[in-house]
Amino acid sequence: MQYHSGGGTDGSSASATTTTTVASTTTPSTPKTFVACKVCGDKASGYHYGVTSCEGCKGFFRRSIQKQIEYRCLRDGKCLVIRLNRNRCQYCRFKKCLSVGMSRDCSSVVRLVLRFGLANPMSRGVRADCNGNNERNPMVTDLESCSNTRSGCTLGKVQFDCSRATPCPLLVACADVDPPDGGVDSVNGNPTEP
Amino acid sequence: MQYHSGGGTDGSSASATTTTTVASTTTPSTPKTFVACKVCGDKASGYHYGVTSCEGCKGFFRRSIQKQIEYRCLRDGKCLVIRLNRNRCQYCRFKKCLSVGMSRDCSSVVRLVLRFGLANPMSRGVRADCNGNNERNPMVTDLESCSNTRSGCTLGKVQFDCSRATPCPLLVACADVDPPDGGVDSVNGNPTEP
DNA sequence: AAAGGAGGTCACGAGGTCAG
DNA sequence: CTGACCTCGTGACCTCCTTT
Ligand SMILES: [Zn+2]
Ligand SMILES: [Zn+2]
Ligand SMILES: [Zn+2]
Ligand SMILES: [Zn+2]
Repeated sequence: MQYHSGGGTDGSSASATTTTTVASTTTPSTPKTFVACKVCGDKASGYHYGVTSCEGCKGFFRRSIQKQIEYRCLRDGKCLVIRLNRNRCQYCRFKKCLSVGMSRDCSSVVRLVLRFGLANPMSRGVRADCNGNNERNPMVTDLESCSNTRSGCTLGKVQFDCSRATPCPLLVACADVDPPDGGVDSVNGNPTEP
Repeated sequence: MQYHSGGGTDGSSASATTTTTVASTTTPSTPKTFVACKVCGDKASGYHYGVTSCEGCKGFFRRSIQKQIEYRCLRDGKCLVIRLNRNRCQYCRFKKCLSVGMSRDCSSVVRLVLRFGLANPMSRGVRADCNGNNERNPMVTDLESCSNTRSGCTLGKVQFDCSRATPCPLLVACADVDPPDGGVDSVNGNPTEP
């Protein structure tokens, strides 16, 4: 997804003539080409860190994992994260990023596989993210070659270090994820705790 | 949290490579690049809290919303707020701040204006969202008539060259758009008194 | 070649500072 | 309290790289 635009259409407001299509059906929300960021609801710019997100949340998450800053909420840790106030609380924004499935080196497929195991339909379904929402996934084909052991995780050619000494950030991220629909948390004997 | 201001008002190259009409950005006999604060008329230093304003009004507004001070007018509540006497009545100054649209979360109003166009009510309606009411993201629709890129900004048919230009000529242009006086608050009767 | 995501860039503005 | 000045997080855009 790219939204460069570049100026093409001009007719400010009420663009004159053809196309337009207006809001079409009555649907009060999401007109058409609008894809919402899973973190704040702003317009998403693509698939970043495993989640459909906007440029802002993408950049914020990148910065957060680069320099390992420790955020802290000045309130109750339950701040609402929406476009208009997403910058109010970094702690809650980052928490939201993790909760929707953002992670550094893993695609959502990896996350799902690690969480549910290869055998779980949830993983194969690949069409769903941690919240059970449909989502396109580019790494479907690699699924078959994925393995997850206690010492490390491998997905295709990518290998992740999940040694106990340094828990894979991926697992940490998954730890906070709200139990997906079924609440299935079986996981395939995967070390989720320290 | 945001910071900086660097040379905010640097003016400099205001080259406006316009396409179609609107040759130079008007201002045939303007001192230079003086942009007035919408609250007091002093020289604005940027877009603060959703409004083109000066450092003084910016700081004043910040302080006002931080510690929720209750101001009170010693007169009739209709003091004129201009640079020379803006410190005479805090009540009326704050009231003016609100009336011109200052709000804590409106920093992105510019983007919306750029997206929807100055004439589109959507751009003005944004202020309603700042109170958390209309959380639904307004940045939908296909009114992509405006774009703002680093190399150039487009507003309707006018194109500005804002590459490395500080500040972006388009932002400066936006400054004079909103009717400086009454009417502004029409949208949602939003700005009330303190 | 085309697509698209990770990471870098840097103007911009929120919030802090502290003489005045 | 005020406001000129400062710091540095933010996000739209860019480049580079990997995958189709
Ligand atoms: Zn977002
Ligand atoms: Zn919070
Ligand atoms: Zn002012
Ligand atoms: Zn007064």
